Amino acid sequence: MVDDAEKKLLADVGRRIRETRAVQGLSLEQLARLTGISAPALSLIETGKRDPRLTTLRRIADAMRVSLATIIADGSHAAKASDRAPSGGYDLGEYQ
Amino acid sequence: MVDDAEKKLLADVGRRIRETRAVQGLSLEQLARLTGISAPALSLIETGKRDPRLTTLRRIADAMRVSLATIIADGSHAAKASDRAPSGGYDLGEYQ
DNA sequence: AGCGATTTTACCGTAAAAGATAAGATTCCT
DNA sequence: AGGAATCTTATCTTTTACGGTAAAATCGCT
Repeated sequence: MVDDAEKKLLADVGRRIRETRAVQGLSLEQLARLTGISAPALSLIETGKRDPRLTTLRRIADAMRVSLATIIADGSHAAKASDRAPSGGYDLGEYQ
Repeated sequence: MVDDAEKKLLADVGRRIRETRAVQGLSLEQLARLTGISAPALSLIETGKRDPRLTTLRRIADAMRVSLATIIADGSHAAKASDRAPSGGYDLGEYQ
C-alpha cells in the first residue's frame, strides 16, 4: 500500500461495493452472513482501509449477484498510466 | 480457500496473467522487476496457488499495461446490479 | 545428451488480512 | 430527546500473502 494510486483503487472499489449493497438494501450484518466475511472486515474494505484478497472480492460480488468486473471496474488505464514515452515509462532499463 | 469455485477463479486469473505475460515476451524475472513482486510470488499466483490482494493484481496489470478487468474477466455473472428477485435466489433465510 | 535459462518449490521472516468480540460513534426513527 | 439499528474502530488470535534466498525441476537450445 502506502502508494497513493493504490489507496485510491481501494477507496474506489470500496465505494462501489457500498453502493451496490445500498441498492440492494442490505446491511453489513446481512452481507456478512451471505459472504461469511465479518461485518467489521466488510466495513474496512468498503472504507478503503483494507486490501482484500481476490477470493474475498469474489465472495462479495457473488453474494450481491454482480460480476467481479462491476466491482473492480477499474478504468485505471484511462486514469493515468495510459501511455508511455517512446522508451520512457518503466522499462527494464539497463537490466536488459 | 478450500472452496472449489475459488480455486478455479485463482487458476483462471493466473492463466490469464501468464498468457498476457507470454504475449509480451516477459520472463517472470522481468515482470518481477517491473512490479516489485518477487518471481516466486508471481509463479504462485500464475499457477493459482496463491490468493493475491487487490493491489497486487493491480501492480501486475499496470506493469503489463492491461486493465484489471482484462485479468479478472470472470464472465461468471452477466447480471447487472439492479435485478435482485424480490425474495428469490438465496436470501437471508431464517436469519431474518 | 548436456547447458543455460526459466520456472517451480521449499524454508524462513515480516506484514497484513480476516474472524471474533466488544466498545464507541453514527444515523434514523418516533 | 431517547432508543434502536447500523456502522466504525480497537484488540487479540490465526492464517496467509509476500520478499529473499536457495535448491529442485522443467524447458528450450545447438
